[in-house]
Amino acid sequence: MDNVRKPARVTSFDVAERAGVSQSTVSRALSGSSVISEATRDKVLGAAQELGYFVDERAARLRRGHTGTISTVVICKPGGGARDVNPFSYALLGGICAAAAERGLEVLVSLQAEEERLFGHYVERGQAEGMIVIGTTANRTAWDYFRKVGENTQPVAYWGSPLGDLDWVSSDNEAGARLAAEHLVEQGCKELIVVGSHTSTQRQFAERVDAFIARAKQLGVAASLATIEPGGARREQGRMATEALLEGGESFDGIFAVCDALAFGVMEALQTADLSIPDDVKLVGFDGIPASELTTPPLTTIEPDLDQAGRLLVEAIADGSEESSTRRVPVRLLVRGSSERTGFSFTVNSIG
Amino acid sequence: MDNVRKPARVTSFDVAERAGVSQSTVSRALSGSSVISEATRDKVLGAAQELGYFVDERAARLRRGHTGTISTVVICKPGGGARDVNPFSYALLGGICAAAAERGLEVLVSLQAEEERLFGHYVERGQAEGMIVIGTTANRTAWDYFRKVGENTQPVAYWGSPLGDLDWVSSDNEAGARLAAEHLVEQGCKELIVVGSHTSTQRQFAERVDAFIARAKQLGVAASLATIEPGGARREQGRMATEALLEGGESFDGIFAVCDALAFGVMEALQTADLSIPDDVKLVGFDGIPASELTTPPLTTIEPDLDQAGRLLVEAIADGSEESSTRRVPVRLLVRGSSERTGFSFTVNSIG
DNA sequence: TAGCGTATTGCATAGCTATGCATTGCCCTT
DNA sequence: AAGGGCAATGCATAGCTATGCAATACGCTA
Repeated sequence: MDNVRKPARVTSFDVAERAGVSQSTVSRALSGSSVISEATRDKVLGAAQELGYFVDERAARLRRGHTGTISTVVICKPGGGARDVNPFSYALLGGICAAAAERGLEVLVSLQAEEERLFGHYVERGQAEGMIVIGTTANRTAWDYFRKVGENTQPVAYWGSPLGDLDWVSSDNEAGARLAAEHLVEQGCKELIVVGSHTSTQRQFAERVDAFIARAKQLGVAASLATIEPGGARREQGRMATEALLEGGESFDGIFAVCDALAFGVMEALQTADLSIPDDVKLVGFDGIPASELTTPPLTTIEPDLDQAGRLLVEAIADGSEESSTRRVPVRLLVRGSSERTGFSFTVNSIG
Repeated sequence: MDNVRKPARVTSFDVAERAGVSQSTVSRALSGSSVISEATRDKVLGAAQELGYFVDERAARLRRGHTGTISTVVICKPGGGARDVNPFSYALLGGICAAAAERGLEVLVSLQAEEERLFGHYVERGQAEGMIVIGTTANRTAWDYFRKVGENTQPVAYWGSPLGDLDWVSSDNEAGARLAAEHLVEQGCKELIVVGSHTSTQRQFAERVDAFIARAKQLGVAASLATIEPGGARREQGRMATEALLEGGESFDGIFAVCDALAFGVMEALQTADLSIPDDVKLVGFDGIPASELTTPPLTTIEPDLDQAGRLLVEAIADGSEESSTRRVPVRLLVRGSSERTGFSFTVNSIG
């Protein structure tokens, strides 16, 4: 009556009738309970098969009291839509989906920008066990919102380093930055630049900057920061920072860009200025997004293990670890043409 | 008793008690029913607020008989995991999420490869209204499976052109291929090559190939097909097809690659052979993935409107159009450095 | 004042499953 | 043969909401 197109769902009662048992027996047989005899189980399975029966997850979850679902929110830039999502976020999303599938969990995905009313109360509404929040850290409104959600005892796991004392997972920024420094020094660089920022809203970048400069100093090479304009980390900003650097007349022979998107802009600016990569300047990025392989020359970069990242994030929700857990995903150095010109590429893993 | 950490959910009965009304009044007030008086509605809203009440979607959906959710399955290559997903699929996923959000629908995402047991029965289990299937068409097993699902009266919408008479949405392949042909001819090309394939499992490619060759012929320019090796459309395959072309001694001055990933391989092979793009050979891709902007030179490509694509796919499920609907997403030509060297880039829209 | 229409609200139930507890039937022991 | 123990199954209910229908209250007309 509500809706004509519903073809009258087959229920466990129908299966029970057909198999000549009670509904509770059907439920137990199908869920693999060990108290059911083989003969009965076969009967039930047969009847279910014949009737095309499937458990109604809505009812099962209502009864069980849990959802078997994780909600993943990708925070977008306030203005931009789906088109504006960093490829890294998508890659990470892939890792999350894979990890969830491994554990038999479903993943609910939503892209969210500025609309406060869109920020879902998935957990409160019984749609998910918890939320994983990834995406740009530049959208302050969104992060503040989810921080509040997380503090209200909702299970929330973040990618990156938000403000506050919440569960979060990130790349091993320090190990990665050290690998970058070591590699550039090994390649003979004497004057290093790190393109990035050092603000509280982009703590991941700050970690990379600090570790890079420290390690370079340790190795006896000077390194200084070229700060990008605030608000996201896109190619545009890498380009502008590098142009400023060139105009400033600073001298350098190696650059570490704290993310690949920035590195693309650095590359653009250097090439526009007729500087050769890697002959005049060697360049290393961070994130290992697929596109990094496509530039000319291909970009040397630090690649986090995204499968592991997905697993840690899912774990943080599924296992509901009480102590605020902060975990680092191992990274590796992918050496490509932007930092050496032998045409021979290789990999260096971080420890752990 | 089942689980300790559940903090005793606030129900609509609690709100009712607090507001001094019945549970049904709470339900109606919260769902915006017009029969409720303003005064009562305010009372209820206030009580709900104070108690931190949220509707339990599991129960609501069980009662309503629908889910408000669309399941999106991204088909992966049998071997590869999340890391192997074409960036285009992710971009499309973004469009789907945006379109679903517009209509107040949730999106359940799963990456699926070979494991038959993983192919979810989301619809049968009452988890979703229908399924959107995207991803590689090279995974025959998966496509066959979902085709069967779709034929069994399940609402399934596909991206691309699967076998059988099912609902599907794709780029306007013919318009895009024509734009490519026209552009290359305008740029002065006299001998054209299209890198792609013409098999039944990659019907989208076949459409592009045919339309490109036909339009070129119409414009008085010869065009022939360089077939890639079967099984997916990755960079590798574009490279190999181009190498074969070069070894064969064929002469050409313009190439249309039926997808960007292939174009990247074409570019690689051409550059390895010391051919200049666009001076010696002009190159156009298809799909408009973000990475296409990063090559050197940047890749001219045909970009489908992904927001529109998402909307059409979601529409196919949400509106449950009875007639098997096949729809084309408009495309536009993004002119970049790989097809002309003025350093000036522009856009041409397809009609409609 | 009685009667009636309308605006609000409450009552009762369906939607489907999982599971605690009671029950049944059977075999084995003494 | 009687009693006890165990394996297998059934009964009854909770989980929370949305909604058809009944009931109430109120205002207005005659």
